[in-house]
Amino acid sequence: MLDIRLLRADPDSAKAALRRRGPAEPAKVDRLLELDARWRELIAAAEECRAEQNRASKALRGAPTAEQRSELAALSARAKELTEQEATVRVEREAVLLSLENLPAADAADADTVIATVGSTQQRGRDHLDLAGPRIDMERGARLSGSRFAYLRGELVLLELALIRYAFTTLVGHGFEPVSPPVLVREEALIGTGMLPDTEQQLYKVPEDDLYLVGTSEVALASLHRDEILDLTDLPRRYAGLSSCFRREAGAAGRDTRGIFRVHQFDKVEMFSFVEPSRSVQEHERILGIEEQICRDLGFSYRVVNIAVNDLGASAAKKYDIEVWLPGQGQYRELTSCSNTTDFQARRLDARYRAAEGKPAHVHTLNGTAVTSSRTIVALLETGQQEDGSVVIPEVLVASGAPAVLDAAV
RNA sequence: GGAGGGGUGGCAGAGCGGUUGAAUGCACCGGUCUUGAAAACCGGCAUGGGUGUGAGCCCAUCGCGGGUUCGAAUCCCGCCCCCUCCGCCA
Repeated sequence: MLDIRLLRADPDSAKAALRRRGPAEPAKVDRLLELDARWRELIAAAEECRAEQNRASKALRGAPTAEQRSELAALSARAKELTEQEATVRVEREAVLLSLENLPAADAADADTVIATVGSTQQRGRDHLDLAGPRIDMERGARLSGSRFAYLRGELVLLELALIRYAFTTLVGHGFEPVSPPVLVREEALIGTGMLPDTEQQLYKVPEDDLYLVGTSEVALASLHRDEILDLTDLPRRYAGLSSCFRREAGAAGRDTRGIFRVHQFDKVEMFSFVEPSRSVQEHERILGIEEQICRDLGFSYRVVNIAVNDLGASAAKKYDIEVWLPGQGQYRELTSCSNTTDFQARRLDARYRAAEGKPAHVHTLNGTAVTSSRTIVALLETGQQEDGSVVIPEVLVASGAPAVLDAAV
């Protein structure tokens, strides 16, 4: 959610920033300010009426006379009417405010821009499904749950556990507190993170209980400090969440149908930071740095992409993706992603901190992927593959309990 | 799932239809006193919104949303959450 005060004070800058997201966006600002102006008139009138009512009510002691009573009743009725009008406009105003996407950062890219490349793109080979063989069981996964569901089996499960273990060891070293959150959440949590109304079609719903399955633990982690005011000394707060993630992949039919590159359910370790506003830019770089470190630890060739403004999603002001070189596909593919959502989520969640001076202010929030049981494993298989079809596993994972080598599939 | 009890300021805890945004205590921040500290005493100490250059003024908020009433923290209804007991269960 954007800061209405900012929009009032300088609508043109906001409109210019939003225009980068799409031609229709700036008009929403005008619409909002129009509603806001009307709302302010109505709230002032309603409050004045209530003030009058309060004055009259306080002036008397005990029960009013019949005459007083009818005067008070008239005031009360008028206040109620004005409040109803005010509420109608307020609801509309809030809906528009909620529909506005975050202002892109000045240095968010106009078009996807590669800002760093590490490793080579020479490697070619088999794809992850070939290499995994029966250790990725798509057929039975589909029989159980439908397409895009897979069983991981045997050594791949140990590999996943090692990957998670390695990720937590790394992140704890960087000051992140491990969290294992609920994955079924209320609608508010999704509105709070900007997933709703933005990515509705991507979410699984459980209407019977009015809950949603999260698409990422970002949702649960962001809500950790919902409606809270943190002390300045509490910041930064960094969390590493482990959770299953659920995505409907509606509209992706036919895309990436082979293997576990794009599945409806996977596990992920996610980073999430709450920071002072002045620190979010450097925190974003820090999170990107950790993602890069993980890629290097795992022996990946990758590149870092500054994501185009029109591809940011509602809540991000700026986003980096890391694309990993997949020898089986002969191309770079998205592996991780990290976003600076500035105060956009914090405002929706009402997550604040108490600055040294002045009023509580909204924090900034950021998120980034550490590892996943889908794409990270795909990359490990394809990158570590040998001539004979066996796969060498990186030392850091072996140290966390992974097999040193996965035998060639039979 | 069934039966009870309960949600009040950072915490504890009064109030249960009329200057109650809310007693009191603790915590916290100033000040007096003290060589310093403690104690004692004095003062301050919620959040959001509207309005104003500003001091300020006004409105709202006692889990959330409705309702009754001239007036609700207090009465009624719905929802959420917590606790106790029973049942069920990984």
